[in-house]
Amino acid sequence: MRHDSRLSRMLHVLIHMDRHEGAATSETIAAMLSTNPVVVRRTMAGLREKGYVRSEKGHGGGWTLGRPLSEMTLLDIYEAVGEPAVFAVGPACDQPACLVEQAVNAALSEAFEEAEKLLLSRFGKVTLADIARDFDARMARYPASAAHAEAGWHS
Amino acid sequence: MRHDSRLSRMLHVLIHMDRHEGAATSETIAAMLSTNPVVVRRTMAGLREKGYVRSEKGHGGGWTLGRPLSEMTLLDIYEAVGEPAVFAVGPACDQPACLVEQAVNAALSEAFEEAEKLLLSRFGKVTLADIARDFDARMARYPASAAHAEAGWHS
DNA sequence: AGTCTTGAAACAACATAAGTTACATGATGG
DNA sequence: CCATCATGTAACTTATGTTGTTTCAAGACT
Repeated sequence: MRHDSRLSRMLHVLIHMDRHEGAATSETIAAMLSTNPVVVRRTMAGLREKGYVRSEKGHGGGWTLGRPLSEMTLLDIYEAVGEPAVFAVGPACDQPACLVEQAVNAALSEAFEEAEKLLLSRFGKVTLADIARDFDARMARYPASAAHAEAGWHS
Repeated sequence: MRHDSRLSRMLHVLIHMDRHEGAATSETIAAMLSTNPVVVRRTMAGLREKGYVRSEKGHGGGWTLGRPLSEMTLLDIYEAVGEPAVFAVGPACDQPACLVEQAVNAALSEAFEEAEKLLLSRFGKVTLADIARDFDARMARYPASAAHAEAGWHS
């Protein structure tokens, strides 16, 4: 089953935007993600609805942050990209009336819900500012990459 | 992203097999899962390799348990069906050299690995006998379903 | 021999994320 | 006010992986 990478991509973009002067166009962002501007708009639309980013049309337009990184958690962004299903494996529903199936699904659901609760609780505690700090630490450790990353945008 | 229901289905089947006299054919099992006999063979093949079930050809052939339910955990079956990816969302790999992407993926991986560890640790502690016991309790609570379920196989 | 059953390959159906094309809408700047 | 730039959105295509189906070979029992 293929991974949904929207959460990861949006986090990536938001941190770059924080280090970037002025608005970033969908095209610029798309190049950074090795993808298409329309995919960027589609995914960013969810973030805009929640106020995490703003978009402007026309000359000098593009995307800007709607609030500081310290006020966005992984959970916020996870929800903004549409709260995709966390798990790739799940209960079957072949014979809903079967008590065996019900017992099986109860056991699985219990375990899955517990793991999801832990995951989302962790997501809620990590801000994008935390990740940006980790980025700074990495940049300090690998000065060779610094110039590249310092520009904010790839290439 | 579509759910992988193989784990749930196999648990369902194994418990029914435990309550069933003699071998169960792929066709019978398929009817129980509202699916196709070939799908059953395909999925059960993984369990056979690990010794959780045995298969016999010819008249009176079919599938039988290879060991008691008390000696199979959810983790065992999860591994036997091919250890599918647990999570439907995952890190992107659009710019592997980008330190921002690396920091993002590190934060995500940490959270995911912790949740996966919890999930699999839970799976390892639940035996199929535990689920069968829960089934018994459910049957006692819903006597109307008892006759249906008592037969072991649906319909 | 004939029938039942698994084993396995090959292919079709289906769902979803991702990518693409095309065009409408709005904002800026000359 | 018009050309240009950028987002907004719909529709379509592609890619990938689970599930379903067809088909036939091979083994086992009567």
